[in-house]
Amino acid sequence: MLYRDAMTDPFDLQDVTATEPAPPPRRPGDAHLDSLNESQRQAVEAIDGPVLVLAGAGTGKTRVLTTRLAHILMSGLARPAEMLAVTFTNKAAAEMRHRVASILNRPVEGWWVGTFHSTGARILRAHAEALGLKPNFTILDADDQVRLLKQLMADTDLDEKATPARVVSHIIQRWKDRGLTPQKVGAAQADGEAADAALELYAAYQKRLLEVNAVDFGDLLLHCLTLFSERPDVLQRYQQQFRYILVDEYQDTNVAQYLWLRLLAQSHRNICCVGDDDQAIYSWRGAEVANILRFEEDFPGAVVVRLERNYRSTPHILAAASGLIAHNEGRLGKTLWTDTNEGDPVQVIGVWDGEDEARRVGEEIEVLHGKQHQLNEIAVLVRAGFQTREFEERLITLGIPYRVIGGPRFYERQEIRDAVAYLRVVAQPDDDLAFERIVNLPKRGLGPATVQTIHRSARIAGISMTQAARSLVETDEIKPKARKALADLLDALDGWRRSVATTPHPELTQAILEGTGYLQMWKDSKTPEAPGRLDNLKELVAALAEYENLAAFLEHISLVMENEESTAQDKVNLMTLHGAKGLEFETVFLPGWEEDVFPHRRALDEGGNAALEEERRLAYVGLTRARKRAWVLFAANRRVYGQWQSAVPSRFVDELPDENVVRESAAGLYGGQDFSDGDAEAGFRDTPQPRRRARYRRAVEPGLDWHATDRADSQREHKMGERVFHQKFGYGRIAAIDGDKLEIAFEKAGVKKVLASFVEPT
DNA sequence: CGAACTGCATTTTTT
DNA sequence: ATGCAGTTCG
Repeated sequence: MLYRDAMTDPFDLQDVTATEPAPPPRRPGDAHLDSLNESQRQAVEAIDGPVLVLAGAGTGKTRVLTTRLAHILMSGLARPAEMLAVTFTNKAAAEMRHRVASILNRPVEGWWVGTFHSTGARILRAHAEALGLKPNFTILDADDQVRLLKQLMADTDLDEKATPARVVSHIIQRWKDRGLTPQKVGAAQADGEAADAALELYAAYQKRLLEVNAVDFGDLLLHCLTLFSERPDVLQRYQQQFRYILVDEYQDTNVAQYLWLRLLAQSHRNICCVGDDDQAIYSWRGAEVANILRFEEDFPGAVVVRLERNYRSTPHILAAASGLIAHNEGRLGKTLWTDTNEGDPVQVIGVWDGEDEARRVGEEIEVLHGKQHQLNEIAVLVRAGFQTREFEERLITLGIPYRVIGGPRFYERQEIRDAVAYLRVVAQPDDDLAFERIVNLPKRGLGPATVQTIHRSARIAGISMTQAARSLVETDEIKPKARKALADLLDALDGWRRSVATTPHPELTQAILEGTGYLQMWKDSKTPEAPGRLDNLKELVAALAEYENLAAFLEHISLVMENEESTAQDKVNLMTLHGAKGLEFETVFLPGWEEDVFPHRRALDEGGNAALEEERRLAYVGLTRARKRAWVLFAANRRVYGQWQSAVPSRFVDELPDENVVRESAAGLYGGQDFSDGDAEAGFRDTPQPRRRARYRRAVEPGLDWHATDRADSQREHKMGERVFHQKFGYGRIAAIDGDKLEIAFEKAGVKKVLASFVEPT
């Protein structure tokens, strides 16, 4: 993926622009400051106390950030271990590492650079016991979370149809984003049917996570908050350690992250947050623009530095973007300027329909390509993923190479997750979720009934499923066939566990994938995706070699979901506006600027004016990705869910300042009002009124004090000769006792070996 | 257990 | 319209 914002450096080209005559070299090591402009330099040199850097699009944010880090290190104000730099993505963290190292001309060891989540994980691993976890806890992804919730819901009388597990999972995540533990979620927060159900499940979910020694992404921060509040000594240790804290993309932080930062920064108060309120586009996943808007209140005496000189876009593009974003209220306000050549105005094009739009964009790309423009430097930025389809089709027809950025990630693919589950089971035998995923994959006759038996037995005895399975294969609880299959699986797993220490992990992985028949399963598969899946598995084995050992790989994989798109080939980039944040291109096409598409109707329905402003910021982000050329397109007709609908140009189109755009449209199409051209077939209906969707009905059921299902008494003493009842085999008397296993002479079924926990006294 | 069928939703996404 | 997921039937 392109991370141009970070990788190419506008200053390399432009720092001779006389704004600041480069002073003669002073102290050695200050050279890194010389190429900065006035405000950038201020941001770098304001080292003590809280600092907010408002970095407009294309103002050299990453450069300031990395120079600041290098500056602190070089001036000897802190040892690397005393610096904490947090980002949102691993890519940004890696970039930061890399660039600081290149400024310093040596790699930096021992500093804390990472994402919020990886940093949280690092802290939690060191203090897992304080939270009732083991240090090798597993980090669940969204898929695992939903799976776990489904299990919990199956155990309760909650209707999964009324409130699907994924909805519940989402609500719980939002609570975690706000730093709310189950105890802290008040009745007021749990508003609505789904939220009601979610609250009922939240505590049970957390409990279950502890039982399986796992955390989800939200927990990586939430548990830290709990840890910090329950163990002031631990908090103090980190507060003292982190002399300098630096935060990237501060406008994207959620409440939990904010609280986390505030706690950590309390002692030294040297926190520098970099962000741009105009580029806050992630409120829907818990980000709070308010965090950045409130910074000066939160950190009294804060220095605020504005980076307003734009090194990326032409004046026209910049002015168009600025004019648009000026329609938002509640901004901190920045005035971006540039002294580059005027360039072309933004092209605003009205077309007949989506097909026309794609055709038009395709034509322009052909023209640019003909003029030797790099396809890599061209991007089509859409509001929603499905919108790329029309452009793909067109580009295929034209034979123009393209790539779609933001597809499913490598580590999210089914086959990769399966393989990783195998590795988890081998490396961490108590990993129940991984065990469940692979126990019958490929099919080995261990169906839902068997799995349920293992599950039940494990929960009753309070042990892991692997352990429970071990006991069960000694008994008659499971049918002979399944029993054999299970025993074989357990044996095989044990075999691999023994060779973890001796066999190189890529080879071990290969052996596991072969030995379990997992590879064969895909080889036998006739689905069209099968060959690709096998390739991916090969790639996984190859990727493994880059890690020291299996454990290191597993730690990495849960946090790092990088999607290595080779950017080497010259291709047009198709992606969502969200996906384009932080990137830049010479030419940017922005199609689909129509009401209900962009701004998206759904966003408006749900979030009202705040959502509209966020959509506008998204438009701003889109425009400011462009260095030289920006095209805005809208169609008069659009097929929505298979139905043709007339479309009204986006209000954002009208908000672009006339001085900076050139408007062009097919006859009678532009203007947003006069769409009727007499063509009956295309008769435009009235603008559809945004239908206010009924929010979820509120189920007022006070006193619905509900708690997790009680579990059967786990340990009970059994005596020889005692008469007992077993679900499957009926009544019988205990003939022998062997630890947790009993031999029972059943009245009907004969003598069977069963688990003690499965029988009850009569 | 697999194939076919039905119903349903369909913005954005990182860790 | 379409695709996907969950369910049901053979």
